[in-house]
Amino acid sequence: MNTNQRARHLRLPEATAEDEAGAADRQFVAALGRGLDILRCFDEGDAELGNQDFVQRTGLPKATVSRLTYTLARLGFLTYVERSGRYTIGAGVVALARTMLNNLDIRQLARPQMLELAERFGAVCCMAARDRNHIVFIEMARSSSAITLSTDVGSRVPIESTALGRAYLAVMPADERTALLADLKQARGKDWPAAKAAIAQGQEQFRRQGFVVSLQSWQRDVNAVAVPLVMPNGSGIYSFMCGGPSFLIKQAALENEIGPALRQMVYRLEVGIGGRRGVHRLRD
Amino acid sequence: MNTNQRARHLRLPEATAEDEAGAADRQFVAALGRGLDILRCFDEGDAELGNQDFVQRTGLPKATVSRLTYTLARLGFLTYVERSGRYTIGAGVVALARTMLNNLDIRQLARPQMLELAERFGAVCCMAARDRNHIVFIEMARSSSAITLSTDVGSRVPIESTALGRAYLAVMPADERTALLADLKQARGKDWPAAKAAIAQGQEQFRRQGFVVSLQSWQRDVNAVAVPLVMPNGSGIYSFMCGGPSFLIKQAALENEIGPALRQMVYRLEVGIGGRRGVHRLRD
DNA sequence: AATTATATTCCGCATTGCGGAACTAAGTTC
DNA sequence: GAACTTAGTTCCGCAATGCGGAATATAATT
Repeated sequence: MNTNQRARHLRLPEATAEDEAGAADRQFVAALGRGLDILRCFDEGDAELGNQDFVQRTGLPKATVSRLTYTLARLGFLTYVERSGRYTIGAGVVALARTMLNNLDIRQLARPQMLELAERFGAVCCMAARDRNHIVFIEMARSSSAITLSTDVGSRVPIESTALGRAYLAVMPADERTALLADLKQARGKDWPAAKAAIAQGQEQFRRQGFVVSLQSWQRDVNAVAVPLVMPNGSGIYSFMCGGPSFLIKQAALENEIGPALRQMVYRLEVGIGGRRGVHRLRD
Repeated sequence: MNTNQRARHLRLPEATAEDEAGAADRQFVAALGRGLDILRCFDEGDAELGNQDFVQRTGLPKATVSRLTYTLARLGFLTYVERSGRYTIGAGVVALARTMLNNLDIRQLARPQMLELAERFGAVCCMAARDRNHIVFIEMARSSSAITLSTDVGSRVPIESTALGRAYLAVMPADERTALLADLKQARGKDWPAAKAAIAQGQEQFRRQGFVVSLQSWQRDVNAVAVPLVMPNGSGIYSFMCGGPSFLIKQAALENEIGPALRQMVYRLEVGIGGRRGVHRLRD
C-alpha cells in the first residue's frame, strides 16, 4: 500500500470535514463532506471564489474541487459567474435557511416576548443557536430607539467571548462540551487561558444567578446578559441575549433588571413548550 | 453486468439530483448530490424529518440515507433531535445564507432605492433570484404603511405565475430558458397551456414596455409589476418587483406609474454597476 | 510568442460508497 | 407477553464511483 498520501492536507484554522471524521468512520460519506467543505469556504467578504481558492482553503486536489464545484453548481448551491469564472453561493441556500427558520416553533413563540423586552430596556434582544465553533443569530428584536448593532439573523459570533456563547456552554451536556472546548482550545492557541477563565466564570455566574453577564468582552462597546434554554424535547439548546451599547446599558442594570427579566422570559418560554413540568429547578 | 438496478427510483414531483445528472455524467459527484437532495426534502411545514421520510421522498435505500444523514448531522447541516430521533435543518445553513446575502453587492446597492419606491407607492418592493424551478426573495422593502405580505427573504414563489418570474424568463439566455421551460412543463402537467400563454404574454409586454404586469395570477389579491436585471458581469439575473394588495394597487397605476418607475430604478442600478455601456463600460 | 495562472478532461486504479440482508430497538395489537 | 409492525443502524462483499496525477485547454500577462 503506497497510497493514503491523501490526507496530507495543509492544516487550516477551521477544521475540515475530513479532519473531523477522524480515523476511518465507515459511516461518514467523505464525498458529501468535501462538497460541504467547499460551501463553507465562503466567509464574510468572499463574494466570489474560484476553484483555485477552494483548492487552497480545503487542501483538496484541483481535479476533485473541479468536480465538486461542478456538482454544487448543477444543484444550485453555487452559482457560476460567467465573466470571472468563479462561483458565488447560490440562492437555494437562502430558501433552505428560510425553511429552517419558519419551522422553528420556538422562534415564533419567542419573538413577541423578545420584542417586548427589547422595547422595555431600549436594547437589542437576540436568540441564537450553535453552529460548530460559532454562535449564530436566529432571531433579533430591536427596540425602535436602539442604536442598531451591525449584526443580523445569520451572523456569527465567537462562543467563548460572548454572553450568548458562555450561557450556551453552561448548560451543554458534559461530553459535548468537552469536545467543543477541545476544539476551541486548539483553534484559539495562546489566547486560550483567558478564554477558559471567562468560560469558567460564566459557568459560575449561571449557577448562582441563572444568567451570564458579559461586559465588552466581545466588542469593546457592547454589554450584554444571556440565558440558555435547553429544549425539553431534546432538540438542542438555544441562547437568548439582551444588551446594547456599553454607554447605555450598564452592569448594574444587566444584573439587577435585565438579567432577571430575561431569565423570566426564558422560563416562560420553557413552560410554553411543555418543559419545566412538575417541580421547577430554578425559581425566581 | 447484472447491475444498475440502482437508478430505479420512484418518480417524484421535484426532480432529484440523480435525475438531473442525466445519463452518465463523469463530472457529477453523486454522493454529494444525494446528500443535498436530503437537505432539499425539507419543505414549508416540515419541522422535523426522520430517515424514513427521506427514504420516501428521495427513493434512496435505507442504508444510504442513514449514512447521509449521519454525515450531514456531523457537519451541522442537520441537527439531530434526541427525543424524536428525527432531524431538523441545522443552524449552519442560516449562517451560510447570511454570508451569501451580505456579499451580494447589488443587494446593498438596491436596498435604499427599493425602500424609496416602496414608500412612494405605499407598496412592497422585492428583489429576487432563481433557485431551480422557483423564484426566491433576496431582499424586501416595505412601505411603513404597507399591509404586510406574508412573504419574506428566502421565501419562494412559482416562476410562471408571478410577475417576478415572468420578467426573469423574458431575459434568460435562450438555451437556459428552453431547459427551464421543459422542466416546468413536466412539473405543471395539464396546467401548462395556461402557464405557457401567461409567459408568452409577459415576454411580449416586456418587449414593448420594459416591464411585466401581473394581476392576481399568483395570489387572488395581489397585483404587481416586475423588471428583470441582467448582471453585466454575467453573474446572473435578478428580478425586481413592486406591488401590493389588489384593492390598493390597480392596473392603471402599475402600467402608468409604478412600472416605469421600477424600470427606471433598475436602469439606474445597471448604470451603477457598470452595465449599459454605450458610453463607456468601466475602466479600471 | 513565451509565460504564468487557472480550470477541465482523461483514464487506470483501488477506495469508497453502496445496498441487500441481518440485527436492534420501540411501539402496537391481541 | 408473544407476535407484529415500523424505524434505524450495522455488516460486509462487491464493483461502481470517485479519485487524482498528468495531459490538455483556455486566458490573461509580459
